[in-house]
Amino acid sequence: MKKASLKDIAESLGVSKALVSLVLNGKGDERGINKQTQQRVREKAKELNYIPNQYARGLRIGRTNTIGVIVPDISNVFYGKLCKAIEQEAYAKGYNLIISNTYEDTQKEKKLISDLINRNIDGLILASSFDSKNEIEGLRENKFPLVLVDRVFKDFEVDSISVSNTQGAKKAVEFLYDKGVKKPVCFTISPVYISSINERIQGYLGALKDDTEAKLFQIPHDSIEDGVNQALIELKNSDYDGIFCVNNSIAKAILRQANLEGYDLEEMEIISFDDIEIFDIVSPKISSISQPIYEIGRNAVSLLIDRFEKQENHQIQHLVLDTVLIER
Amino acid sequence: MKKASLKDIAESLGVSKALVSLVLNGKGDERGINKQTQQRVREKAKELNYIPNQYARGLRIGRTNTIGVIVPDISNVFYGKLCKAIEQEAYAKGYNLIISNTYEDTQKEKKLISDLINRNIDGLILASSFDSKNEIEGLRENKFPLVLVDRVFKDFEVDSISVSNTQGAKKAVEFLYDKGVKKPVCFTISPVYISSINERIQGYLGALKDDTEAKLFQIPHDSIEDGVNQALIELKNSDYDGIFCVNNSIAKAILRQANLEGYDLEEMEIISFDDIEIFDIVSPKISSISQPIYEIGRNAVSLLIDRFEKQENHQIQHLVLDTVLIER
DNA sequence: CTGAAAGCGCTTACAG
DNA sequence: CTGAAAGCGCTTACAG
Repeated sequence: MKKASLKDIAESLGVSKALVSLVLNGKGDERGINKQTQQRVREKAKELNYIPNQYARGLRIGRTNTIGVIVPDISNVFYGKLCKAIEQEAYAKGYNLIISNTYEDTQKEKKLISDLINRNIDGLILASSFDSKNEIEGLRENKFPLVLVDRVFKDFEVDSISVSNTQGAKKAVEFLYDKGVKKPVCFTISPVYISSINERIQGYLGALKDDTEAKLFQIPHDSIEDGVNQALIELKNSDYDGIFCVNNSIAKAILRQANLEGYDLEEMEIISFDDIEIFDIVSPKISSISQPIYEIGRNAVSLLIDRFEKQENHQIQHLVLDTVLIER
Repeated sequence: MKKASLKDIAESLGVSKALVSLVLNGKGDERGINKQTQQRVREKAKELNYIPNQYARGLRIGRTNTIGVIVPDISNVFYGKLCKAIEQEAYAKGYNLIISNTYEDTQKEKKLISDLINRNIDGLILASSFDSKNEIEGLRENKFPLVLVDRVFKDFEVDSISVSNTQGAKKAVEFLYDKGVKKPVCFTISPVYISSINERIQGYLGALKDDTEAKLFQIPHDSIEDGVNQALIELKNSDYDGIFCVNNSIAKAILRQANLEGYDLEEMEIISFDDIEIFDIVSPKISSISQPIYEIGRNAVSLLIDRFEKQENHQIQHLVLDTVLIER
């Protein structure tokens, strides 16, 4: 198949490519091009099934109306929904998305970032696995349009959207105490330098009535089931009576392991960061700290587009959204 | 920020753009370019942080190493995992992905397809919501590289990968009978013309011992919870004693509604197409017909790339993979 | 061993 | 009201 080009339309109509381009980009009236000619151009374009080559256009214009999105793992419900929110907002504003996963692999993340920039994305929304802002300091220096979501860096002059993780974790632990829990334990996940995870741990520690009783299980992100199983075994013979999970993956693993191995968790009060649908239908009941996912996604796109449009006049923002306790 | 171009490297080294291009594309030795010169080029490229402009390259070469993926809804676990599988395989082979959701909106699907083609994707992996192959007949005629996944069309000469839905549904119903179910009902989802859904319904009907007792609840895809709730109410006062769900969304809704409304499903034997993790941890127990998601994704990418490479010599394939019954 | 030139398909000053 | 030309950044025959 040979795609029709501007030239094909121009030649078959006996006009110039420039005229065709103008008409098709809606600048016909503004440039005072004959209405009839405009009509003929549009008809011919339709007839030849003309589709503009966005790469030629991008090369010329320097913009591609494409936003890159990098998340740890889109098959994690949280990031799946986040991408959905981003996609809806982007689509409504005429932008396409290129979504990629890092699986917490920082080497892959580096490669993805340069790959995406190669592809001339206009900007990047990033939930980074990097342990420091240094990895992306270059982007900031080059003023590359970037918005950090979910995972942010301290003192980094780049747009960011996160939730009040420390507060949320505190709410969670206080909820456990309210429910009569005496000794709450925290299930966290590696890598712990991730800002969101780290803040939730701080929140847990800060909310403890007696911080000599702090107990953290650090589950490796790439062997959650095993890690959780080990932790549950240890827990069985202890007097810990409440669990705070730093994210939904951990909570799910606890449910599954308890089920598979037949651990009884009915005596255990459990609360998890991230509210996911299945918490409605499982037992034991799991309460949760719900994040405003759609707000995060929407704002990420808005900030990025504001940056495109306002250029130098864009004000860097650090949005921190509130979480909601969902009691079950 | 001004990105470095071939020209920048060439000028600062006093060589031609052509030479730089050759070296950077690994054709230096093949073309017998001085080793030292090659070294200098590579160093300068690194120093200037050179990133090739893929749009210029794509424009010139006519290929972009980008694959488009269109699915109904990436936040549905099945499609989330499918995209993950596709992404892993594509990434390993040096391709990028542009993923989009249709939310079963055929107008949006049309627009997405032309949008993606605008962007010069090399090929498309499509889980279509269209009710007929006519909508994409044009792609086939134009020999646009296309692979259908999950949802396919009869007598359509385009690569496709699906599972044996009819067989799978039969297995499911037979499982219900084996468990002592007398009258199994089928929860299906609109739009029912979707091949995978339709075949599962046919499988259900075909496996019934007494087809005068066929009972289908057709749940609208955009109000699943309500639809399921209505159906469950009707079911409460009936003698149906087994449920076959055509997909995981339905099964999840049944669990949630039963939980919220306090319906007792313990007497009910339930099986669902799609095996999702939460089935391990919910009650009542839900058995499932598991699809080989990773195989589907991997094969989709392989078929597409084979098509790129072999061009006219590529053999159209219709892969139909088997499902596995998971009993709980 | 290396360079000059053409051209991918588009948009945009510039000219008339 | 319309066209000719330049140029975005790249690759690839072609020439020497």
